[in-house]
Amino acid sequence: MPKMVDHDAQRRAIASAAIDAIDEAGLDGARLKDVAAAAQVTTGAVTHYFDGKDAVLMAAHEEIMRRILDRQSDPLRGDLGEIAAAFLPLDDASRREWRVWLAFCGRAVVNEDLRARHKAYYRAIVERVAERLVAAQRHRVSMARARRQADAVIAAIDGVGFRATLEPEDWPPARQRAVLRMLLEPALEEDEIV
Amino acid sequence: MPKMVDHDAQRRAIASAAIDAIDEAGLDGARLKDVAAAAQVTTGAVTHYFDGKDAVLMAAHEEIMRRILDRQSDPLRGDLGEIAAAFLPLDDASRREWRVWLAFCGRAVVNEDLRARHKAYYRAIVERVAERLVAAQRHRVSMARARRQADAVIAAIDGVGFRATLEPEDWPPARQRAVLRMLLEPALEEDEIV
Amino acid sequence: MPKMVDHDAQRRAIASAAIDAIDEAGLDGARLKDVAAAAQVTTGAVTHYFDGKDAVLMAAHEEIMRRILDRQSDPLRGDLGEIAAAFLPLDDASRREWRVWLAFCGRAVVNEDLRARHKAYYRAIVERVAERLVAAQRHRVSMARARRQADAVIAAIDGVGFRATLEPEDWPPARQRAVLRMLLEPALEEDEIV
Amino acid sequence: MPKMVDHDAQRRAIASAAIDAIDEAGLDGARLKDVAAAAQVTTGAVTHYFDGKDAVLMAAHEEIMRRILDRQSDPLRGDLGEIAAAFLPLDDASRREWRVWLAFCGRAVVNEDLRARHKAYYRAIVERVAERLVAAQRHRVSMARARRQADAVIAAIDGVGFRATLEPEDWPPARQRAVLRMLLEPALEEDEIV
DNA sequence: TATGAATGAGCATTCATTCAT
DNA sequence: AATGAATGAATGCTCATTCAT
Repeated sequence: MPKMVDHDAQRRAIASAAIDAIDEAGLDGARLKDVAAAAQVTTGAVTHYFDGKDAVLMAAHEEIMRRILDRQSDPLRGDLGEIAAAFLPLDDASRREWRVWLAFCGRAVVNEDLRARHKAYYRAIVERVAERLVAAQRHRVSMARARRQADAVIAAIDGVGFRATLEPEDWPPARQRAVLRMLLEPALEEDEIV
Repeated sequence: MPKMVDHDAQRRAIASAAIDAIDEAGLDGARLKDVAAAAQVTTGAVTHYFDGKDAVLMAAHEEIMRRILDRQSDPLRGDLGEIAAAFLPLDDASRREWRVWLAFCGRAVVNEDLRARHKAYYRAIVERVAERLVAAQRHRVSMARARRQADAVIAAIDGVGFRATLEPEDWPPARQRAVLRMLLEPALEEDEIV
Repeated sequence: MPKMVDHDAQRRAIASAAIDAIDEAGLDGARLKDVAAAAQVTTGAVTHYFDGKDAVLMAAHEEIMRRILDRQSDPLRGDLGEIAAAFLPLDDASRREWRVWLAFCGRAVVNEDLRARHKAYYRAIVERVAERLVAAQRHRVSMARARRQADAVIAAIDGVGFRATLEPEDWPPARQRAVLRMLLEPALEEDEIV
Repeated sequence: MPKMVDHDAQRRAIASAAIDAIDEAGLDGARLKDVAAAAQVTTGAVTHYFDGKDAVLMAAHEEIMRRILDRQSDPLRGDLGEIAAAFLPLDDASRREWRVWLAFCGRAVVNEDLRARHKAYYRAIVERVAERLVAAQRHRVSMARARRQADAVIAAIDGVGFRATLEPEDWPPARQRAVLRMLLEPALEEDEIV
């Protein structure tokens, strides 16, 4: 019998290693060798589990998306401000996620496949936030309207998180929260959400 | 007698060509050969005007930043909504700018130099928007407060423009404006700006 | 108690699988993985029975040679034309043998070992054909002369088979036989063989 | 002005170097590095003139074909025996051509493109030999019949040359000529060619 | 000033081989 | 006996850079 290996676990481990490598050197700067080193295997092992560099990168993208979604697991707890804040780059882990995610966005611009995955990911985010908005508002609101509100909420988060990611030293959590609140509070209070 | 050449004009032409190449193939996919081809010169000519690929890319970044700032040249004309909208990717030209700019952001994540330039650029934007906000509000407002308002305005623009850039077919101008207005109108009307 | 396995049978099965893989992808294109897949085992099993890829290839060569020789098992039946024709690539099986054999010849050019085996194989063929020629001719003929006749017969077969192998669609059996007859009939009829 | 280089001459030089490398190490054993070294350039220079290894190999094939055809430039001089002999591997140069050509044949078995080129090459050879046969025979003979004769002549040459290439030490020129004559003399004398 | 030939380091990728189970 | 995970050397290829003209 051959050595028993959890194939999926290995793939996830390599994908995570790829995220580290990307955070270190960027999407293009990350060499397969770096990914392998971060996963403490050889390049041969990486290509044993993936078809090539592109496949590794896509797995890393998948993993990043999963992490970001998981970060906001309980959609009904806390007020909207807290929930929105859960998406912001407030600690080291989430800052890393934002950096890598931004790197992927930069490439998605010219990569059809990546753009499609990105879009699917946003669809899921919108759905989740919209559901939360429906649940949070006292008076009934249609999903259609909730989705439009979600677009606004997500845009605010992205705008703040984006800037905080590229100017981390100038955008501590307090500043991020303040700007986010400035944008969302008046917009949502009329619906009595906040 | 040597051929007379406008050195700066050539540099700008190459930087513009680089933008085209980046929009076509991405920041990493764009080869010096592609830049040269887009500028209708040879690679030798490119390296004649620039120290290397990095220098070309930095010039392209500079050019992109200049274009984006120029787009909002008269800070006193129009209401805030129109001014903010002037930054959004509403037509082909601005969409291209956003794409290339996003590509640079993706790399700025791991490029100290690029990040520094990015920061300087945002400082200029903030200043400009803050001045506009001071001028637009009836009652006197401090520049400090105006800058905080500007942070919010810029975050809203970035959040919307960012999404519209990666999902262009789903984010026509009307949808972008609607979400932007949703975020900015209530936030600013208490200050009687909009 | 260990699983009982016919060692030699497994080796032959793998050698046959190698022939299939070579016919599919060429001598260089055939990977050990392909050989293993064709034999419905894993690469580990292949290396269990053979010292390495070279050994597998040599076994395949041996097998191909054996098949070609076996094709003309009864040297006394039929006239020379029929016997010669038995070597030609007239059906799918023999065409496959020619293809793989030709692939080995292409490598024999730079492979001492392969060339030695090739030579030994031709010696056997010459002997067999020469014996047949001695038996077929009414008047007594020396083996020395018969061997020279055999050289001619074999050259004719090779020349025709070679071309038919590379242009299979243009060289149906009838054309092959016609050209072979054109070369051998006059040469041999003076010895009353044909 | 850039360094002036005869592009085609460089391509031919590299193709010739490739032939040397192939003769040395085989079609698969020949690395781009070897080709470059034989041409006294770097691998970069090779890929500057060719799209890749395959293109280099195809150019080498072209060159080999050209050399073989050129070897028999004047179709009207000498008797058929001499002309046929001109194709045989009688000296070092022609032996080398046969070796490399045989290597290509070994790969043509699984390479559609190579097989097509091979076929076109044989068509040219057949045409040339057929014309020679028409001219050599006293009584008029149709091109159709001459082509069939050419098939036989070429098969005889291939069969002899093929064997001589793989057993060079046992097949000196005299033996090659003897067997070729044995096959062609009786076949052609009835047409009063020889 | 401008060309484009040439370089060569760096990369992903392939694959025979090894070995723990 | 047989598996298949893992290795790592080998190689084709890309491309920024250099430089003779």
